[in-house]
Amino acid sequence: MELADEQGLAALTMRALAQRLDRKPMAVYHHVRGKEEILDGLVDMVFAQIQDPRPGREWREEMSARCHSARSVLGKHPWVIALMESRTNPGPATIKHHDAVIGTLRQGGFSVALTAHAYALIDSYLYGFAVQEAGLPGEADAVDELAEELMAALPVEQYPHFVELTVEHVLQPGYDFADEFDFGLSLILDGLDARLGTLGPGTPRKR
Amino acid sequence: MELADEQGLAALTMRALAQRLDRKPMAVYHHVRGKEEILDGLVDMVFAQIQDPRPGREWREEMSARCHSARSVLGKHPWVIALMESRTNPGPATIKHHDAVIGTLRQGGFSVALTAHAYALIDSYLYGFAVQEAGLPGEADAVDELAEELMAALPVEQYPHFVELTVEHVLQPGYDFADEFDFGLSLILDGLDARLGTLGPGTPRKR
DNA sequence: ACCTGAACACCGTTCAAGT
DNA sequence: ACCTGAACACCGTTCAAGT
Repeated sequence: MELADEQGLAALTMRALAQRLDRKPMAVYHHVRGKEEILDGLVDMVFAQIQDPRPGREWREEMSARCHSARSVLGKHPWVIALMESRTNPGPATIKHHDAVIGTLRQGGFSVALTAHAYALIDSYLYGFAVQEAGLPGEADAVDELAEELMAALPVEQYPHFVELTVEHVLQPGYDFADEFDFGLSLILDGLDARLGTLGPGTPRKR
Repeated sequence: MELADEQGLAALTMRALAQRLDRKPMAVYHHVRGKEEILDGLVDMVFAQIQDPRPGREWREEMSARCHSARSVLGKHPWVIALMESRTNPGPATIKHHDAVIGTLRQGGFSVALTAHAYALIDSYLYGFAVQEAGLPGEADAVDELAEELMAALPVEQYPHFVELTVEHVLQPGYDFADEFDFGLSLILDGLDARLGTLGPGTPRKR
């Protein structure tokens, strides 16, 4: 995880890992079946860092805190997104976390069907936001640089809306893409709250 | 693109590409600076396949159609998500598409700030949904198999909510994760529609 | 202009061998 | 139980050489 955080996923090779541990490459295989097992383990370690919501408490607060926690964790380990895309082997921390999220929604009054909807929606937003953030440079200054570089090379008259948004908004002093997160999260939680009243009336609502 | 679609991104090597083109590996370098340039080009080719929304038309219909088109395209080329995470070099088709989306929102009455919010939200949902779908097997039958395999190995009593959702919903005959897409998309577009009335009153609303 | 062979510095992993 | 060296079949890419 240190290797991936510091130098990217490509720098995490069996040989580099061994060197970090002051061992020869083949020593690693005595503790792990292969690289796939390491990658599966990494994903689970990341999920273990996300704050679990607490079933039984007010669902909106719990989910909001969980999503902010998840975003912060994914921001620290952006390489995990690329791993999730290809992994089908959830570890114990991953399943425990999923269980806590599902439980929080169910006990918040969500029907089984609405829970499935909500879960797909919330996590899609979370992962997708992480994808977009990962595609940006880490420093806010570097984003400005990148945007200016792009604008300089661009046939400006061909993309008027793109240019307007970039110049009049993204390149303005106070702008930070990370701030966009709250808008979307609030909108989603508001929408779920509204659907909670109208959908799945069979399930009693505990709040 | 054919190589990546058929056998995954890992199968797209310079050597395999050359073989597909009936050339020796080094011949490829006469047409392309390196592998990075190929990957940048692939991302742009995928964006080129997504239906651009038409600025000036009813924004909700345009965005809905655009999102369904994007989802279908991302479903055909799931490897593109892993590429987007690491690429900062948007191609012409990518910028053209972004411009069309931004233009459709702006002319639909969105202020610049609300457009930025909406864009981040919608695309996060799109990419994140694609990440989750990519992590699932292609065939619906295979999802059931995977879920059943997982359930068999799981300490069931430890994850009651996870088990409930899986057994009572996901493993039910008619369930297909792909169907979750419309729920989230509608919720998001509804929410944006509501914010359109209350936020950014400085910009006149053309509809 | 377009292609090639040989080579370099890397990968993950197998296998037989050491302590 | 834990580690190692040598080897194999791969990578992306440079460089000098061909037509």
